[in-house]
Amino acid sequence: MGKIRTRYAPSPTGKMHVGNLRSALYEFLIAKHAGGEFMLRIEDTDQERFVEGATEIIYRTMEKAGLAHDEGPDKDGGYGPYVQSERMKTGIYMKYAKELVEKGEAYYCFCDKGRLESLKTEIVEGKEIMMYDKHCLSLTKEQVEANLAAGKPFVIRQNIPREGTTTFHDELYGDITVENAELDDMVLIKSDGYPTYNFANVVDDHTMHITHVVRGNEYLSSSPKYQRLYDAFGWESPVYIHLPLITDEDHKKLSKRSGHASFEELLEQGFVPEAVVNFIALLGWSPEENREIFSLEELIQEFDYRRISKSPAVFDMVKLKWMNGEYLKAMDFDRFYGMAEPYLKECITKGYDLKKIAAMVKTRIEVLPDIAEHVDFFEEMPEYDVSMYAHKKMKSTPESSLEVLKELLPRLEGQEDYSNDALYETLCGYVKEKGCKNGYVMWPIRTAVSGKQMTPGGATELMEVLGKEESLKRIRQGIGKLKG
RNA sequence: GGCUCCUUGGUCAAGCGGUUAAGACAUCGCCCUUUCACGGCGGUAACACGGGUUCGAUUCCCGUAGGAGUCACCA
Repeated sequence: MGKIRTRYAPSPTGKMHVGNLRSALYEFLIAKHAGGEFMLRIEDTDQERFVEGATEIIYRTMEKAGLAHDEGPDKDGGYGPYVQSERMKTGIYMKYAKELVEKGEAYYCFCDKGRLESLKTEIVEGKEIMMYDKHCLSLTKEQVEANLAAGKPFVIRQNIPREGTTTFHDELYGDITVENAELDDMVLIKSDGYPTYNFANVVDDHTMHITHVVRGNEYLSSSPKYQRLYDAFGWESPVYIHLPLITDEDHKKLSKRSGHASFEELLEQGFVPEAVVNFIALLGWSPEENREIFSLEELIQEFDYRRISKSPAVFDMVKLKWMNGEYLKAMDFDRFYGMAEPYLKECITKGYDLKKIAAMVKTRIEVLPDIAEHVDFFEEMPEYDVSMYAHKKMKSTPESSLEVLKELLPRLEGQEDYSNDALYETLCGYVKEKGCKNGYVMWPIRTAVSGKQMTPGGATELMEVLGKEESLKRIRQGIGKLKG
């Protein structure tokens, strides 16, 4: 067997949600794992749904996710064009459709909307289904010619026999057989001359030498029709790999319509692209070894498509956040700072050392927006109640805190070096004299300078960042509060 | 409703005839700690149901139930 070639074939209709991205990822991994080629093809045969700028979103998303294609509209590999609307100009789809008409595997249909409408039957609560009745199949060659000559609008339909069955093979799901009577004579060429997705897809996959067709599970039920197309042409069918769906918490398919998070939105929300890619790789696939953190390179190495599961997976934001936190913790500081800086600047305008704050916060957050709630006290002392000085474990009470702060104040006033180490030494010296626990003095100080239950660092770390003046000011305030 | 697919804890999942049924997230408890977090340790929690096949079924087969997908001149 030659090189494996896979393709990601999105239609430019909007943002790419994680389900779309995962398809692209698996297609990429399957190809790369085997040293094959991964291609990008734009399926823009639906002029009505086309969204301006959507193609750019696709490029950006792929790029940010690290899924570099070997061939695509912007990277010719000899099988172009890679955009279906451009391919159509070459007449390729019409040519192949006519070939099927010649063979009796397809036929012209001149039925208008009204007649088609009358074929619909309501099956259950507003749901309608339509099965074409092969009305135009009985047209004679002369009638067809006459209609064509008269410029009557037409479509070309696939001709599927009413008898027998059709079987195709999926690598994951095995052989799937359906009754031909269940299969509708689907439209191959639309009245505007464009091919339908169904037809363009088959023609392109074949002419572009795609060996493995990897796509979402929602295509499973239409695959028999595609199989018939391959057979009708006498083409060897590709290896099919249908991917299990990714669903929301209600176990419903992710969709753009329902506003499910797109990849780019996730990045805007402060997720690390590698983390999202890692996470979705594990939605529907598991590695042989018991491990969860994988770089894209490692995924390529480990990805065996035979280990893709068959049942749908719920997209769990909570676990994504956890994984994102792992990436943040492991990230080198400069990159982290680059990502964190905008968030820090948003809540801190005073001239504190943002890098120090970033370092403190780095291991404590799961997503970047978490930063805000950790650092808001730097800008301004929050309101707090003196009861916060009480801490059972630290054996701290408002009264003991007042004493500690009062006794410590002169020493801190007399100290010039406000580095973490120097401050720590001062406080520990005091602890020794008192013969108490560390927390007994750290707790009141920390409370006084932050006014918060939760802070990204300990008492001395906070003071280092705040500086002498601000630290003392806050401690004096604390004393005042405790006295009052 | 027809057709197709799926069914291990709340979620992601390992398992591929014999296991004390892994692991991760979440959750709960304990420890550590300059609070919280991090980290460490531990707990709760699952094979949808009914028939077969077999010496033996989570694993194979058939039903039932449940869920999902699909049934367009959308992809």
